[in-house]
Amino acid sequence: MSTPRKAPTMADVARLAGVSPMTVSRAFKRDASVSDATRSAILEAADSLGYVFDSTASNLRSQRTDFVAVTIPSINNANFADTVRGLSEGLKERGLQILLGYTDYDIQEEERLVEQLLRRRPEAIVVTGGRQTPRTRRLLENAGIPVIETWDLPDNPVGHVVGFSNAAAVRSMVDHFVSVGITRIAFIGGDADRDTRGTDRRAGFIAAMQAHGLDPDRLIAAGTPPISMREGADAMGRLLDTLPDTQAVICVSDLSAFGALTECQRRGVNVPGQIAVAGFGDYEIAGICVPSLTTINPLPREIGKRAAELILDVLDGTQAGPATIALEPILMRRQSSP
Amino acid sequence: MSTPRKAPTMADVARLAGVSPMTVSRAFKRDASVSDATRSAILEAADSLGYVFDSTASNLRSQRTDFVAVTIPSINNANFADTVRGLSEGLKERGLQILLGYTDYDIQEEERLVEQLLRRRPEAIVVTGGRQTPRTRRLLENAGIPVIETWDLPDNPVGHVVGFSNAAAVRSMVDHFVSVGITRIAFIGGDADRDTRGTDRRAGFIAAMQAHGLDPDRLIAAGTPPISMREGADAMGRLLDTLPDTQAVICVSDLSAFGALTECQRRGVNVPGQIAVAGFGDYEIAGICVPSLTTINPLPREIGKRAAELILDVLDGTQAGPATIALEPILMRRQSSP
DNA sequence: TTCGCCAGAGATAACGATAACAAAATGGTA
DNA sequence: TACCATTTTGTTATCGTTATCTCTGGCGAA
Repeated sequence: MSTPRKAPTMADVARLAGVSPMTVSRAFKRDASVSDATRSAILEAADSLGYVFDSTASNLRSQRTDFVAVTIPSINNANFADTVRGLSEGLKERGLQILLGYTDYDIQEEERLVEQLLRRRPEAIVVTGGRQTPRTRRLLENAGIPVIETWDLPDNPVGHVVGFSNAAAVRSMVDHFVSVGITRIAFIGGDADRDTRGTDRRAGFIAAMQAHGLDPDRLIAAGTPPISMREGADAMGRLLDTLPDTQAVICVSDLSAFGALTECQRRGVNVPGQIAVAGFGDYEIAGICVPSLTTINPLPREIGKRAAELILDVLDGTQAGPATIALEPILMRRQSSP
Repeated sequence: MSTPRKAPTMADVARLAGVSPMTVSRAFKRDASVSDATRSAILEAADSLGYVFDSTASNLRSQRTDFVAVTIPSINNANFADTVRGLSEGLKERGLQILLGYTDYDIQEEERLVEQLLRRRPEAIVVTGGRQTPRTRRLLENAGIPVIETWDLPDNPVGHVVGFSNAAAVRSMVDHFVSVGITRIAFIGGDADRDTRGTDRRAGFIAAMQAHGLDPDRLIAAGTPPISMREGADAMGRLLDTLPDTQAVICVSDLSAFGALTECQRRGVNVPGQIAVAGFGDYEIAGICVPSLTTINPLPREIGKRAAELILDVLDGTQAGPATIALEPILMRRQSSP
């Protein structure tokens, strides 16, 4: 089934096609000047030998890998997956491939990952950013390639930024509830600072409540981030048990919000009649569950798309200094809130 | 912010540490014989220079990349994400990194992808398998590395297999319904053969119905695979409109099944009282939605874990011939069915 | 004392493509 | 026909690490 003999190289193809290895190399590039006759002869020879281009050699000699390194907290998250898809589509046309790694929401793991990725000499690196270990930061600063932080607006960014303010996004939700007369608002989130974005959302909730002169203490800790649907449901149970006069609850993600919704269903608690529920992320489920879920769409696909464009501009030299692209998340009013 | 000067190499580190480049190389390996004093001096020198190991050169010279290529249909799918996580964890201890690509459920795209991945000279390749273009098959056969097909049990595998029978899994669901006296069963799936596993599930449904002497024609085409929650809901609407005497419906995935459930909620159709609903995948949502969803757990994490073990065994030479590991998906009886 | 063994370190060449430069072939024009 | 511009092809050296072989010094056993 497999071929034990050594894989053919360009030299083998060149010999068979009666040209020099350099011409074979050119034939495998797009725009290189090779006559049609020669190129097809070469491709035919390559095909008959079962030749597969070896990018390890190409990478070393040309000092280009056509990799863009991307770190995301979790592979199992539709929002980050959308960002990766946006990136991937934007980079594909230029022949750039994504080298993906996930940090499991752990900045120590992120440090290991970033170092591993940089060893592969990517053309650029995209991190789901905000906070990182000092060493990670140093690695990024000295990497000598474009660095893009996403999903956040860091105070002191390493390089470029394509993101949004998690705190401001949650504030807009609080403002919305207050504008319709709701004042007793709770927040369901993680019980640790592992997930920096989740932490920012909770901080945004507290700040917004205080800005309205409201009590920001209805905080339900739902477990180690990221919070699952089940943990969201459990947290909602505790909220209904301990603070039954709560009028609305904002959840750190749509998944926990959906879990919370199901707990209300199980208990016969009417949403939004007795309590309003809001999420974050605008996952597909938010639009289709019953009642549909009020949430915030942080434009994950757009983040990826803009990051890809930015990378291409920087690599082309079109983009000079560090850019910060701040996106405006969209409040999606649906049935789970008034 | 970035360093315009050329990145330091092992030679620079060697000079600063007062040793030969070869010794630096050894110091960066695990088991290589370097005295502790020398090693720490080298690492210190490397750190002070901001040296980052260059694997492009290492890859070429050592003919090893420590990549395992993995293709999945979609990055935005919790089942495949679980398989990737299982793979990733199993390979990490050996220093193998995953090079991930997705095919968008398109075998032409898969062909392009497989070729791109093979150019990077991975140590092994894992495909979400079953059917591929002739050229893809040829590329895999001649790649000279272990090939693992997953999520399927192909009739004529390229190499190794870690999967299950999609048809048999759906048959078990049909058998379950028949065993509780349900005979008018429908199937909601895609309207094209793009998704080979979805197609197998539909074929399994038809065969199982025929085996029981039942009518297999209650087939609802829900759109281009993969079917979304929304498309599942629309399909359920059509089913209720056109075949209102249907007693149960099996959906090609949990996502479409959940969409179908929500449509029942919207119409006030009782599940499972008026109609039973089943899905496929055992996504988290299946366990928590109301009513919870009867489904099939295909053990996605286990697939990844076993595939990783198999790869390590093959690379070690422990595993001789091509292996086929057939897993048994688990029928999860929940509230959406009797 | 001699020999063998081994840990620790160095010297050399090579992995397979391509950047950079050079030369030959081609085509159009004066 | 001669000449220049352009296209097409070839030659040489090299990217940064490491496989492989060699060498040195120290230590224990005979």
